[in-house]
Amino acid sequence: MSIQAPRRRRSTAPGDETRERILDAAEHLFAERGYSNVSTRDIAEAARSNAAAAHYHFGSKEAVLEAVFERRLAGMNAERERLLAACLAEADGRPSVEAILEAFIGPTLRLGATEEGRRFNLLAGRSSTDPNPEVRRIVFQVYDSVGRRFVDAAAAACPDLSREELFWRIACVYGAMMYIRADNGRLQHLFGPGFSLSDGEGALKFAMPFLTAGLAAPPVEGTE
Amino acid sequence: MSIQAPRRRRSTAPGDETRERILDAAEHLFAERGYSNVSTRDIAEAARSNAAAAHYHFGSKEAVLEAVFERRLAGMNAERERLLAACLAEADGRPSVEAILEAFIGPTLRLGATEEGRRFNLLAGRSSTDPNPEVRRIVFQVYDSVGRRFVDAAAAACPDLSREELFWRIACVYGAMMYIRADNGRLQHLFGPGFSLSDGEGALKFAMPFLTAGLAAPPVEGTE
DNA sequence: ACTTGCTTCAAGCAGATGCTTGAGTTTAAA
DNA sequence: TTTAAACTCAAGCATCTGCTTGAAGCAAGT
Repeated sequence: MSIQAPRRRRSTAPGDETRERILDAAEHLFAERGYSNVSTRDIAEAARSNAAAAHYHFGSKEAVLEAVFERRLAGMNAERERLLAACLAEADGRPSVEAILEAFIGPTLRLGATEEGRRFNLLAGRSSTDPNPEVRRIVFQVYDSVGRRFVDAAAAACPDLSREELFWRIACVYGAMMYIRADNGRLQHLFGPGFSLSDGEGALKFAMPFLTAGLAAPPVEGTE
Repeated sequence: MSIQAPRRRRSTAPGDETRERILDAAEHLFAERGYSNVSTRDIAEAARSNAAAAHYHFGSKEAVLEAVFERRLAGMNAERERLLAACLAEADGRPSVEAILEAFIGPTLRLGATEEGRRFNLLAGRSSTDPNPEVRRIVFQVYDSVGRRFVDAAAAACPDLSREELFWRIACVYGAMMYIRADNGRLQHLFGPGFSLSDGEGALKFAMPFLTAGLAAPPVEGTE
């Protein structure tokens, strides 16, 4: 018997502020420590609130994570889908690899320009390989639609690739993108200070061309 | 006051078998659920042993994970370092991009040929973005030496790249490799059954050329 | 036989976990 | 000013957590 979604009814319900503070605190902590290493008490404390408040507003810890994702992604995923659709329409069904990569990856890498954007990227990157079933469920759900459109657009941009080769190339693109967002600090450790995966500009300038080159390379099959 | 390293003294101590069973069970469970979502009791049960046995043999849960990594990596990392050194020596200081990628990534992707290798790859991939400080500490430590040699070899293979551009390209290589190993099932979800990141052969055939093309592409800086 | 040291185990400790409860406070509409 | 809903909170429940304890089992060395 949990409360599902009370949401606002008055113009500015007092609870909205608490709700937002809980989301902020949860996003911060989940990004920093990972879903499984954060308790609802940690969130309550960071939000200067009570452990029961999160359950009142969201129903469960899992639902808090879901709300964190939805708050940041609802708008951005819609934009990405729009950009991808535009690529396909404009280019008469054969978009350029650059254009679709820019449409899919650009918006997320540009999040790195703000502090809270970097924090969400960290959360998203780390969640992408989180084995916790609750996290997986949310990640699958929240990226499903835009993911499908990206695969379709990539297939249209690379008509010479077999389905299998497309699968592997997209895996590389996804992997690079997620690793950059997750920024675990290991590469800084190897390269020394002055290099950071959280630098959105660097990612756009240097990682995008790498991925474009890889995705646009001639197919392996049939070239030998 | 924990026992550090009792190890064998008799030719075949009875405890060695328990020790191995604990490592097997821990590897299995850590890979499947992630370090934070596995308790020492879970491990003991899966190893048909007692919760205290793991602490007796290893000292802590963290040390169990460390032992799991070391068991699989001691040999393989030495081989990778040897292969990388050979690349540099043979080619007179200017190895090919293919050769160093094969030396660094090949051995890990070929692990995908066996069931237990796939399991370890899953663990390694997932651990690479695990925010838990204990996991991070171990991952950093266990890949530090081979990671440095790979960076050096890549720098030698790509002398035209600035340090910054090399940083970003290696990030993409790392990311792709880790994502493939971590195999969270999301791409299968998008592509349908019949495609799996755990297929080591596919990875070698299709992902390697992608990464080679990206790493060997002309530099961004100074080309415009 | 018997000491010795390695190994296993059931039981337990102190603290943390997700979530619930029931009593209270605040708010805006009636 | 009353009323009812929205909201907050301290306390508590049942369970799980990593780790420890002390007693027992075991195989070799004497």
